[in-house]
Amino acid sequence: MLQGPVALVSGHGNRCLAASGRIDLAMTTETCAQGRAPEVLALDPELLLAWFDANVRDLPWRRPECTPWGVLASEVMLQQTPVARVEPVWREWMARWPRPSALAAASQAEVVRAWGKLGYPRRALRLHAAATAIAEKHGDVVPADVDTLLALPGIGAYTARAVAAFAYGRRCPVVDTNVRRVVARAVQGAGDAGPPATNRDLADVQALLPAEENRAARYSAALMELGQVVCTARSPRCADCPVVDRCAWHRAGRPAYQGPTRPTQKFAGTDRQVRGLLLDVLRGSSGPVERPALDAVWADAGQRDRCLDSLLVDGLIEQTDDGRFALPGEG
DNA sequence: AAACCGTGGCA
DNA sequence: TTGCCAAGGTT
Repeated sequence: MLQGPVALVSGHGNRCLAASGRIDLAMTTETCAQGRAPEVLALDPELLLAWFDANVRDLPWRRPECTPWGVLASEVMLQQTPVARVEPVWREWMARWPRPSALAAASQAEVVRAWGKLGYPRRALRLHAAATAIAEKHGDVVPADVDTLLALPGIGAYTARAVAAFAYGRRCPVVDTNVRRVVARAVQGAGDAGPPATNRDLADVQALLPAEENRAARYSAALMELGQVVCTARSPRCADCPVVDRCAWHRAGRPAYQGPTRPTQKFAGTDRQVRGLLLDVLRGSSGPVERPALDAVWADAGQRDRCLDSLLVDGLIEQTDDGRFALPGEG
């Protein structure tokens, strides 16, 4: 087991303690906030934390030198986007904009272009807006309080708690799709999680958290990590699972998921694809482009115009006085 | 609540 | 090849 300041969320090290203003007390004996129902024990903190210590991936936003701003940026980039695609972009962003105020000083065009092809580019504008709010209203310091984080653009129930827990070592339920799946299986014995229900999901995970604050934060990271690398959606690697013997789903013979199936989102032919193609033209251009350059990316003029308009409404593109199109702020 | 919002890898 | 999936948020 790790000891002392190292025994924090995925090795955040001294920053967590310093930033959260806490004294590094010795690890307390194992305690659980709620009762000791057998289902709760399935995700026993002792087992999960030992597994996490031995298997944690060395991701850059988990390193001791990573700031809360780095954690926040990583969490926004990771929304619906795989780690492998985020990592190089995150490194560029941190080198270029090491503090919220640095990002705030950049133009929206720079930010959208630097976002590259991570997808859902509105996240880039929201992160830029969040950085501006942090710089102007919070002294360039990422808030540690969940409710304050929730008030920032692009920061929802998951991201706010992820930042509080992973950047500041706070004890709060961090519920993403991985955690929902792990709890559904290990605790509830279902093959997968049902439709999201934020308040209930938060309460379910809250009940699992160890009492001690930094231990709870590390537990949250462990729960997510387990879902990402072992208790995966398609082919769970139960042989590598630290709680396989306690898992309700495994003990029940891994029954198939019974609940409602989530309708799969289309992409080909949708406005999302067309918007992506249009924006890609502007990302690849150093300045405003003529209308014909955009017309070339999609044959259906009606859909094209609708998408162009929605991009304007979203503030992802702007129209210059002479009728050309550009990323916001570079017209 | 449900639909919408990008992109690419993988089985 | 096609469908599923990936650290969600907003409306």
